[in-house]
Amino acid sequence: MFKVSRKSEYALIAVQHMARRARDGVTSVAELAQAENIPPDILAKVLQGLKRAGLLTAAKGAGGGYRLSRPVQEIQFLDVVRPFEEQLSVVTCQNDHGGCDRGGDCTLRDPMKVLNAFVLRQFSNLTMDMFLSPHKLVHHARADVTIAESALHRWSAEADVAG
Amino acid sequence: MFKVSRKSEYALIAVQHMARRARDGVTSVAELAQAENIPPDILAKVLQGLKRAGLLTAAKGAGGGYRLSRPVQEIQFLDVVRPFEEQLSVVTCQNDHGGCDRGGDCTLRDPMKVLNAFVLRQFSNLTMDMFLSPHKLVHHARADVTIAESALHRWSAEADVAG
DNA sequence: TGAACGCGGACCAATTCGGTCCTGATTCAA
DNA sequence: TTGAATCAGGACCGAATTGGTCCGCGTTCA
Ligand code: SF4
Ligand code: SF4
Repeated sequence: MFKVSRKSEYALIAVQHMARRARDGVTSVAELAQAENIPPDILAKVLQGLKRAGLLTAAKGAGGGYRLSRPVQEIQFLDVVRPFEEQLSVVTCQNDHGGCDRGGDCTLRDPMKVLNAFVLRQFSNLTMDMFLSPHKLVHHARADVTIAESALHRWSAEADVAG
Repeated sequence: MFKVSRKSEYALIAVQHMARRARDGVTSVAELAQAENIPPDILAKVLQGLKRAGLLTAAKGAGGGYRLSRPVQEIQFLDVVRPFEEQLSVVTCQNDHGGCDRGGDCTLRDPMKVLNAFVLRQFSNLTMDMFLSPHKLVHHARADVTIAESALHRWSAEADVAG
């Protein structure tokens, strides 16, 4: 249930690559495809997707290519992946375009909503620089909060508000 | 990328249902299917799957049905879902049957491994009783550790060990 | 003895996914 | 000015997955 699509992987690799060869930045599809061993055609679409998402800027013509539009520390994991994942929710009813054919009396709806919110929140703190430098250490190693506890906490908070 | 399969949802609903009507426990497929508005045929398979996973016990014959084989607090979310999700990893190379056609020089492999381990660890603390009682509150609301920090911490720890 | 029930294989239609191909637009450089 | 390099993106394909149905079998209890 957690698996990212292949396109997402390509996207992550691409961002990784372009961040490393940060030199003065511009990288063509062909160049990247060969360097990272990715089918050029599909990589092209992936990069187009990233551009549409605002993560890359494109330069056409000879000598052109793509360039990261902002520093890698400011790019979230979810930003990179989102264009290639039809939905990021745990459950279809939690989606924007979000209908569920089943009747409205689903006992799973509420807990899943809480779970979904928590998961997304966790992931939203993942930035792409972590995929580059293992030594970029965070020393704030705090207590080992699990989804279980946090989810429960939030849920009960909501339940209190609701009555 | 997080979406659970429909079968998993049915499984979760089923466990929920059987835990609520804990009375003396036994519930037939037809009964459950009607009560929760689930196609009986497919629900049958779902329950079979849960039985194979050891979560349910079955009683054949007239008056038979399924019964939870252990208290709901001891059933993990992942236990319920696992039989219906072909892989629980973020990435295919991280799987048991786990080949990736791409060459062995994937720059995404290591960070994904860390991420995957963390996600699974988080989810392994989710038990099914949380899907029932919002008031089963945990007061240990500790610091707001994110995947980001913990993942980085573990990764760098591994990096230290590795050299 | 027969109805209620679990067991499980065969099958199906729709969707998704990874990937290829091909046809433009641009733009720079020779 | 020409043409190669490069992005842009639609059309298409085969394979796999998914959600679901159907049907026949074995078991067990009333
Ligand atoms: S309403 Fe229930 S069955 Fe439908 S998508 Fe939401 S959780 Fe799943
Ligand atoms: S090796 Fe790389 S491309 Fe292959 S599954 Fe693992 S992370 Fe993805």
